[in-house]
Amino acid sequence: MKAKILRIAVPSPLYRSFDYLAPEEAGALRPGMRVRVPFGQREQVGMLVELRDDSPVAPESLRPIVAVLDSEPLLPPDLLELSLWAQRYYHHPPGEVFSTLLPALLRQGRPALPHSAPLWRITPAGQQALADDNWRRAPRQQIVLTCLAKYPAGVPAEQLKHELPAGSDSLRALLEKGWVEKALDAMPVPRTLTTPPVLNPAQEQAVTEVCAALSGFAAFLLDGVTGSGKTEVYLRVVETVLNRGRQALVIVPEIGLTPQLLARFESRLHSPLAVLHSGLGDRERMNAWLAARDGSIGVVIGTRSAIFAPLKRPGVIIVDEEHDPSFKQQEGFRYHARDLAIVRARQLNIPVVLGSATPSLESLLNVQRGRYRCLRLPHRVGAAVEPPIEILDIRAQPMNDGLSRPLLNRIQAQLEQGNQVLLFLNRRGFAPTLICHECGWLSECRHCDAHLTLHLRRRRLICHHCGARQPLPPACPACGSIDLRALGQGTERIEEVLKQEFPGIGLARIDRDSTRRKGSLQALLQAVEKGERQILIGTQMLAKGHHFPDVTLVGVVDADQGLFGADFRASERMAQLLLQVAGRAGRAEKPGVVVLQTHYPQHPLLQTLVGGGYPAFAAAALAERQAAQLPPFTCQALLRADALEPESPWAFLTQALEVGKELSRDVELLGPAPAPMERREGRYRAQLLAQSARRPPLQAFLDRWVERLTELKTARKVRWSLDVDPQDLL
DNA sequence: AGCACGCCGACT
DNA sequence: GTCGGCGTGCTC
Repeated sequence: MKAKILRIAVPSPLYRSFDYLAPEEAGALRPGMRVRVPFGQREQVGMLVELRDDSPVAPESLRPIVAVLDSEPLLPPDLLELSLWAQRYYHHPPGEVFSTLLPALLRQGRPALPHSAPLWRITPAGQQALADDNWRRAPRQQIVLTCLAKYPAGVPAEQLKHELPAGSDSLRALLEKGWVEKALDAMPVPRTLTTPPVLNPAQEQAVTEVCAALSGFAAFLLDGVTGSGKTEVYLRVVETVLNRGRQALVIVPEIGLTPQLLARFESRLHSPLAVLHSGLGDRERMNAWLAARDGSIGVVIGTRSAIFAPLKRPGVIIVDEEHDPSFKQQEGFRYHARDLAIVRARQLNIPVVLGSATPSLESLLNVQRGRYRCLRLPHRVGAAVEPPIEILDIRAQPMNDGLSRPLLNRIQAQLEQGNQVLLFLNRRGFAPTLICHECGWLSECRHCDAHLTLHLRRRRLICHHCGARQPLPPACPACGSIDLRALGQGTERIEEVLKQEFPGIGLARIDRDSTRRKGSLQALLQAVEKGERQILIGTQMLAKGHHFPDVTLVGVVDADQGLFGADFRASERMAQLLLQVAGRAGRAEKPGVVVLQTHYPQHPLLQTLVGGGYPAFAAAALAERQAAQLPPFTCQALLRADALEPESPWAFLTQALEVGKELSRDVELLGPAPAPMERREGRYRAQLLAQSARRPPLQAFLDRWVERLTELKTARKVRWSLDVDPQDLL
C-alpha cells in the first residue's frame, strides 16, 4: 500500500511530530526533505521524518501539506538518524532540534542552492594586459585591474564597490575586452604547501593506529600534553582520509578556532576547507553547509554546531580539546558536541579522535572501561619540557593589589633577562565589587544576586551576568560618603599595578574588554610576538590556542578561586584551566615555570597537581567521584525552571517531584533547590536533579516524566527545560 | 512559541 | 457602548 501519511517535525516547542496527508503525486517524497505545512493559523517549514501508511490521528483532523520544498532530501539519512537520536536522548522537541541544526536560510525554506554573491575576477588575458599595455588613456581601468590582480580568487561585487571610486564603466569596458570576468564561485587558489615536520615516535604511533582503523568505528583518546604535537597527528590522519577520497570533520572549542589553526590546515592540505562557526553570516553559513553536503570540500572545521554538518563521504571525526565546556550547548537544545561525535561516528562506521592535554573524566573512564583506545603523546615536541608548577604561599605576605612581593620580584628578574611574563586572572574589569568604606554598602545588580563589577576604564559598574550597566556613583547611595573603594582584583587593576611597578615595560591586557574591537586581539598578539610587550595579563582567553615561546614565567594571580567551587566539577575545570595556562609558556632553550599564588598551599588539589600533574589529579578525582556516586559513575538530568515571581518555579518543581516519585524507583530525585544564583536577569531560578546509577532507567524515566510535565498546570507559569548530562549545576 | 477565543476594566 | 488586558486551549 502506498504511503499516504507524512510524519513531520514542525518548528514549535511541542514534544511531538505531526501527521499530514501526502499529495497525490507523493512518489518522490523521502525523509529528510523539507515541506511547507499549515500549522494552526499559519504556515511553517517542517522536516519530513517518516512516511507512513497510517496515523493515530483521526483522518478528518489530518490536513494536506502545502508544498514540498526539496527535490532531494536536504538532510542525508545519517544526519536525520542523528537528529532523531539526539531528540530522544536530550528530550528536546523535534521541531526545535531540526531548527538548530539547519542554517537559518534553509530553516526558513530557501532553496538549497549555493547563494553566492557575484564575483569579479581578472582573467589570464587581463593579467597579460596589465603587464603589457600602455595605460595612459585608461587610468581608471588600470586601477580596477590592479585591484583585481591582488585577489586571484575573485572579489565580491559588493567589496569592489567599496574599494574603488566609481568603477562600473571601467568594469564594463574591461569585461568587453575579456580582461575581467564575472563568476559565481571563488576560484580555488593553488596553494604552496609547507613541508610536514618529521613525526616523533609517539606521534608516528598515534597516526599509524588511527589510520589502521579508518575502515570502521573506533574511538580514540589522544592524550597529549600541550605542545606534544596533537595538531600534527590530526593533520596526518586528515591527509590520509582525504587521500582515500573521504572527508574529515574537525570540531574545536569556541575560542580554539583561531586564524592560526586555519592557516595551519590550509598550508598543509590541498583540499578545500569549509569553516563553520557562530560568526558566519547566513549566506556564508549556508554555502559552507551545502559545500560540505555535496562533497566539494574535503575538510569541515567548526565549533559545536558543526557536529551537525552534512558530509557526503565522511571519513573521520576529530574533536580537539575534547574536555572543553563550550561543546555543551547551555540553552535550548542542550546537546554535547563531543558526545554526539561518538554517536555519529558509530552510526557512520568511521573513527573518531578526541584530543586533549587534560582529558575529561568522562573520557578517561571510557578509556578505563575499554570503550576508547588511548594514544599518548607524553612529551613536548623537540627538546622542550613541561614547565614545573610552584606553589607560592601568600599568607601574611605583603600584597600590592593582588600581587605578592615575591611574585613581583620574580617578574622583575625575568624582565631583566629579556624574557616575557604571563599573568593569569580569570576576572575582567578593575575590581569585582565597589564598597563604601563608611557604611559597608556594596554595588549590587538590580536583576541578579550578584555584585556589579567595577570597570574603571569605562567608568561604569557592570553586571557580568546580565550585562546591566550604570555610571559610577559619585558618592555612596546609602550614606552619601565619597569614600568608595574597589574591593578585590580584576585584570584592569593588575594592569595598573604593573604599570606602576614596572614603568616603561610594555603591557598587553587580553580579555573580552580589551579585544572587543575586531582585529584588536590579533594586534595585541602580534605586539607580544614581536616582543613589543613584555607582560601579558589576561583571562581564560589567554589559556587557549596561543603559544608564547618567550614567556618564561606564568603567574596565576588567584589560584584560590577554583578551590572551593559550588559545583562538583569545579576542581576538574580548575585543573584543566591551570594546566592550559601553564602550557602557554616556554620552549626548548627557554624553559618556563608556573607560579600559583594561594592562601591554601596544602590544598590537596594543588598538592596533587604539583606532585603528579594532570594524571595524578584525574586519578584522585575519579576515585572521589566514584566514592560520592557522581558523574561519570552516575548519570544525571537537571530540570530547571525560572519565572519572574519567586513562587512559580517552586510550585512547578514541587509538582514535578511528586509526579516523578511515582514513575521510577531506580531514579533518585534531589531537590527542588534554588539555583546557586537564585535570581538572574530578573528571574527566580530553581532546579530539581534526577540521578541514576545506569542510563537506561534514567532515559525511560525521562520519557514518561517529560510527558507528564507538559501537562502540569504549574508549568504554564514558568520557563522550564531539561538538561541531560548537565555540565554545571548553575 | 504563536495565535484565537473569551471574559472583565477605563476610554472615545 | 468598545478597545484591550492576559488566562486557557490548541496546533496533525
